[in-house]
Amino acid sequence: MGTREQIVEAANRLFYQQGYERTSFASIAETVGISRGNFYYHFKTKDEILEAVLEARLQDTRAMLARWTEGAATPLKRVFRFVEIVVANRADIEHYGCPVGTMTSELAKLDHPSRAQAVDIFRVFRDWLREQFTELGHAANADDLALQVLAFSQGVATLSNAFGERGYVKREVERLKTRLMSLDT
Amino acid sequence: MGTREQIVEAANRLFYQQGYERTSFASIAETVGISRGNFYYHFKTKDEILEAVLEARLQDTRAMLARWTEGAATPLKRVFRFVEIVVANRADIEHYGCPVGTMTSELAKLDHPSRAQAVDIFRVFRDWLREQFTELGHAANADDLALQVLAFSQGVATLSNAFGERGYVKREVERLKTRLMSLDT
DNA sequence: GTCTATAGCTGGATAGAC
DNA sequence: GTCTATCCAGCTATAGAC
Repeated sequence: MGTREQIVEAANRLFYQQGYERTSFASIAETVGISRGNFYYHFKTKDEILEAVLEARLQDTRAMLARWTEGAATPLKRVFRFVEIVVANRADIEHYGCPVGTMTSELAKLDHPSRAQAVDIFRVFRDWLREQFTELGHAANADDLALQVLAFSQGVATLSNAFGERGYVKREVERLKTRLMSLDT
Repeated sequence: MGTREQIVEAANRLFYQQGYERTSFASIAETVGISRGNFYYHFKTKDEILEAVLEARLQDTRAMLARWTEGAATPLKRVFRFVEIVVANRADIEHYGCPVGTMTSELAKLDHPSRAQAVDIFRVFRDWLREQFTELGHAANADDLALQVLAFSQGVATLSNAFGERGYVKREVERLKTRLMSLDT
């Protein structure tokens, strides 16, 4: 893997675990195992790394959703697949929250130029969920349902991160799935 | 108002609007209108200011909930009062997110010693909501319901902050209130 | 492409005069 | 209680050798 990709990967993880503001060039360089000087050959400013990280996350998200679209047979199963992210990643979420939600929140407070790019990741999920609900026969309020599922995952992620209680995420996910099943006609 | 109180008030606002990590002593001192040197007469470290801010928020929260307990006639109306916070504060939330959620998330990433204190604010809301649902006759799952309402407000706050769409918060709040009304026997 | 060295700035924190 | 002056560490960013 090229140095540039290694930098993006390390920055991606550190931004998630420590936050963008907190993460320094030095710590990224140290993680990758290169000097700070070399760093600037690949990225001129910290904002450039952020852009690359957000771009990578966007691509990863699109790829993941494409796999889910192909892999799950019914739209309801696809929505379930989304909802179960918080279960699969619950260990990380307990420590660092949702990568998408915490990043958009931080960039909003910093009034950062890349804020819109971070929100785009939310938008990709929202569009994909809307499609699933449309296929499910709820075209009229598909976007509303998409936002509800997104809000659910954000709420659960925030509280799981705050309280760190065993079983909480799974319990809430099961309840939402039960509610969602009543949408299947 | 004493200088110390002014510092806490300014820090409280800046921590909310910019985040803890981003906010510098200089900016707090400038907001209050004192020198950096004077600052250290009142607080020895940045962590001490954070503790004072969190303590103030905790007191404010308790006081607000006590007013609501007295002011609203029924437990359902009290829960509504809570849910409507996101409507009343929607302008701030669009800009900076929920003060409680974003603070706990940031302190979690920073692995900050005061993280538990920030979570206590969530806990005060949770306990108060649980009491309301208990009074409402749902003692068996009062804590679950409290967490659901909390998660709702966090999810809506995060998405409102991300998308900034007019009408979104009000619409979601109305929907939750409708759902909650079915709990009233 | 990668390194060392270093500039220039801002952060938190201290000392001491008033 | 409030100020000015100052220290030192850490940060982003640059220059130039290899």
